[in-house]
Amino acid sequence: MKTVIKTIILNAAELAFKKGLLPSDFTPEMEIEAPRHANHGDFSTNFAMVSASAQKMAPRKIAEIILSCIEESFTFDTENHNRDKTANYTRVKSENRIRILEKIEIAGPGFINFFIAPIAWYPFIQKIHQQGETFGRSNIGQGKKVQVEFVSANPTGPLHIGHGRGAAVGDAVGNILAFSGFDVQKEYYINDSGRQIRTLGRSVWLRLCQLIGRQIDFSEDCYQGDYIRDIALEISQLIVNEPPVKMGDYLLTKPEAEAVDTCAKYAADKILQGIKDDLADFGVGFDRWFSEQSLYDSGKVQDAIKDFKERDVIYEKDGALWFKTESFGDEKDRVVVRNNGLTTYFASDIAYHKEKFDRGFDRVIDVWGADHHGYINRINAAIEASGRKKEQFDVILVQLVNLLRAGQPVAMSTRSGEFVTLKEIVDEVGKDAARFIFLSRSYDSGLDFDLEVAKQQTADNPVYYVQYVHARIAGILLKASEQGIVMVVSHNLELLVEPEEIKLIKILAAFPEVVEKSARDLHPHVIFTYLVSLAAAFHGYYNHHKVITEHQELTLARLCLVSSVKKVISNGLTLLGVSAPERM
RNA sequence: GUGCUCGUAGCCCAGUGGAUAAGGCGUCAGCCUCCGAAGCUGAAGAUCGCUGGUUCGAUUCCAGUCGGGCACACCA
Repeated sequence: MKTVIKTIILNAAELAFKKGLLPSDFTPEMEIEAPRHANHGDFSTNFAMVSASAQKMAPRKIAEIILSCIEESFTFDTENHNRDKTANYTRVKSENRIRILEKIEIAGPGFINFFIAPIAWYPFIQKIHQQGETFGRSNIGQGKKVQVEFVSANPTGPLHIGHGRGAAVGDAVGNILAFSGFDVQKEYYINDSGRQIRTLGRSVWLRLCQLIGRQIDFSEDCYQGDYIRDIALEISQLIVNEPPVKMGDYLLTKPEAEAVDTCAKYAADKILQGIKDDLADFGVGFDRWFSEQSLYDSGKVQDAIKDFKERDVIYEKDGALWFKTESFGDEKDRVVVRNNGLTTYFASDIAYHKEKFDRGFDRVIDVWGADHHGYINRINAAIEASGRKKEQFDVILVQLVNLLRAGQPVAMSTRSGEFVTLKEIVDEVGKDAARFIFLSRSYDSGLDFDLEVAKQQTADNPVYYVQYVHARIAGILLKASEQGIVMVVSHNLELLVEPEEIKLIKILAAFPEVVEKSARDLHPHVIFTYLVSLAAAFHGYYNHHKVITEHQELTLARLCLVSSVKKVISNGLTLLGVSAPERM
């Protein structure tokens, strides 16, 4: 509908110029928006204000000219406006045509306000029924390959609540982009190399030694969580070799380094499997699990370093290799190979991001915890240095979750073992409620997640407010069918004249624009805010009007309306990874 | 100290150049002989941290300032 309005304005401006009413055919960057207040119309444009300087005229004067040109020349119809064409009105004067504009007026400093006739909104209901679960889909992505990498937690412990927020955000962003015409791949980067894995191996090994009665101090820099003990116990009980022998005893015969290595590998695999299971329970699936170690095994880290040397962005100083990140906007240069010959984590990250683009992605999105923000410039530098554009890379910084229990902060540390796992949260409050809480507000803000509140107030959680709409409508449709009413797309939608009905349809019609905004901004919470407003509009309608009435045609029209609400609620919730239940 | 980020009603938070700043929680007053009250209607509650600047217009952009969070390794 916005594009229709825009076309109307541009055509009016063109006509005004041709008639000599406007001195310039300059077309400014205008905004077309739905005003906050209903008495400012359905859409409003600042066209007159933003073109005032170019036209050297007062905004209100320009607005009057535009207004007269619109009213003088055009009659608009809606017959063909259910396609994405911009020219979806005809320039005819036939009296039979439906006027979509009820009123246009000039207000305030020069706003042109458009009031859309109710009849112009009805086709959206038909459109929703025709398109079903594809309503809201667009092609702004034009099939471009985009990778969304998220969670990517080290396999050194179970996922906690912070990972949950990242998982919910990454998954939803992927869904929204896919719905908007991008070719999306979701990926998890496994940090299965480096010191943390060695620490993991040592932690398990020490626990294992304790199990068999050795007096060993459990080092403070090891992982303290109980899950380490569980894994150690598991390993000790494994039966290996011929003749059969317990793994615990077997490892004791080996050099410590080898034993630690075996523990590390077993524990990492075990924990990673747990992570996969927890994410699956959370409704999050990945297209690919990418191993950091594989970058070393395949030589890609060395290749990347070699490539950068050839590009002359790496130099040697103090026995280490430095990448000139400062010349790409970072505050100082960074080490990629230490003077002891070991590569840094940054080196594999350079190789990894190079690898991403080499795989053919036009665009790469990383979802990180906000505590990694200092890393952005570095990766940007790596991407630019390898010949890609900065614009092809986005980082979504997800602010931290403050976990509380009845208002008191809960210590969260993988190392100390003091944390509440994602699994525990999902088990307690449910997948839908957890995802809702994570997506209900912008990831730019920190989030307080109070376990007691989430548990106790389950029924008050606004996700149920939205899901309830879906279930309520399902109930209505069920009752209608029990009464033998067959749902068809009504030909008498103009029976929907109540203000609450028109308001509902307007909100439904805006869904595609909302999805598009969400995709452009990479902000899933926009969808949620929308769903809440749609739910509120529906609940208000429901409490004022009966859907199933004695008047059969009216009943059909209303069934048509509410079932389209149901479809849009479902589409929106699906994008957020939240289920749309028929019953609750 | 430097950098990033966030300061919007008692609490949580949306809006990010436009006309009367949107919700929720909590408080108060109402609504079920009627398609699910996990709902609805109404009331009270905000000089959008502060000070300047840019603009026809600033909660929104810029500078400064105060306050919260985070990051500042040849760690990952």
